[in-house]
Amino acid sequence: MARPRLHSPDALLDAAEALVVGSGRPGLTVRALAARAGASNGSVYHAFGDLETLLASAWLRRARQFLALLRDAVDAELAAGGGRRAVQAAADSPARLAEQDLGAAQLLTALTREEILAEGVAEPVAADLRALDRELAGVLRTLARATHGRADRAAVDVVTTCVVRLPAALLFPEIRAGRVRPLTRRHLAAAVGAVLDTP
Amino acid sequence: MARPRLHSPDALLDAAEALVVGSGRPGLTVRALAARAGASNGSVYHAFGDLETLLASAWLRRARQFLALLRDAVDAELAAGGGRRAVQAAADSPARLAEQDLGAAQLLTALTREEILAEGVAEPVAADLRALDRELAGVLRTLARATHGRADRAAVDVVTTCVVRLPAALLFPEIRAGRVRPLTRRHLAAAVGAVLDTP
DNA sequence: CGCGAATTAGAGCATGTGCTCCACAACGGG
DNA sequence: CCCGTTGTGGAGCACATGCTCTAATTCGCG
Repeated sequence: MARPRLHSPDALLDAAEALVVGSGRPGLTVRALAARAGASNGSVYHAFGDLETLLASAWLRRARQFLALLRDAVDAELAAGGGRRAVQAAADSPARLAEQDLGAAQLLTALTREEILAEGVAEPVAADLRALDRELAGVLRTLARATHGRADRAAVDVVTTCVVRLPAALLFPEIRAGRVRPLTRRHLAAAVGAVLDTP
Repeated sequence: MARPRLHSPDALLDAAEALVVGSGRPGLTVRALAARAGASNGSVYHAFGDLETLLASAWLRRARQFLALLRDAVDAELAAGGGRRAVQAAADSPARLAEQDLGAAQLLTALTREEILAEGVAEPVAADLRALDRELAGVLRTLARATHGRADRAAVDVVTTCVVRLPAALLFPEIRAGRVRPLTRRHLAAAVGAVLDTP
């Protein structure tokens, strides 16, 4: 019925990922992307409409991968008993993602929220972004219930510190550098435990 | 001997600071800066040579302010006895800077290292940047000696986690939002204690 | 009252960016 | 074998940015 694709959308996302991991958001330009993927400007716009949407798609692909990993870890530990252990596992999951797919982890650590949630993201992708945000919020509420017995603002906030902010501080720099040291993971576990115990 | 300045360099730095705090590094453009300071393009370049150098100068001004605060806190706690308490105080000092000068703290949290250490920084300022880096490294070694009895790579690394990475994770988002909650400072203290105790 | 020096003003240049647009190529169905 | 559909290539546009350059301005000094 039509001409077959020469460049799959995933290949474009791969190229975008490599550029962003290498030089951050500023490294992702239409020309650099087209050159890296061996495609033309026209193909990029035909596939994704605009750059913001392409970037959001690249991020979304990896964020889904990460959330699946996170969910599995949380579910397993939750079934095995400890809410505390579940929070620990959740906090450690960026390190596990880095072990099994360093590129994915590096992309997620290379972008800030504002860089992804730019105004111009086209609608189907923007909706997926919001849905994924809600999914993560759900996991955080589950963990809050498991550790505090409630999921109010304060409890969720403590869990967010443990699962989002602390890993970002300790793990992300090492993920960007390409290697997460075991000592750092122990530091993280200790910090998470201490925050959970803070009255 | 000459025409007096209409816009002091400090006024330009103030304008740059406001722009960066408001919209990050991308918000700082020559035109936006000139408009905000009521100056002209020419004055900006006459005073600072180029934008990178101006940005580095703005950052340096606040970084010095911060380092002075940090040193005072560390020296006081060190004299009072505890190396442990000194690390706690050092970790908490971004919060104290935010209390006494929110704008300064917000500027320091609004920029990444790569944004400041761009290639183009002119030489006198670049040298100051390096000097300040060495000063901070010296403080970290002092703290390492006070807590571990030695200042090797491993000890300094633990202290760096406590004094740089943990505060960045817990305090910076709240500084950007404009308010640091007491609970967050307690979380930080707890996390620092836990990391110091990790074998 | 000139004169040199420091500062200002702002037009203008080169470059890099996202994006548009349209001619063209490759496929399957009639 | 043409034709509609889908994808490709790439020239080119509009715009924003950092920066340069020159003429004008305003001071102190002799």
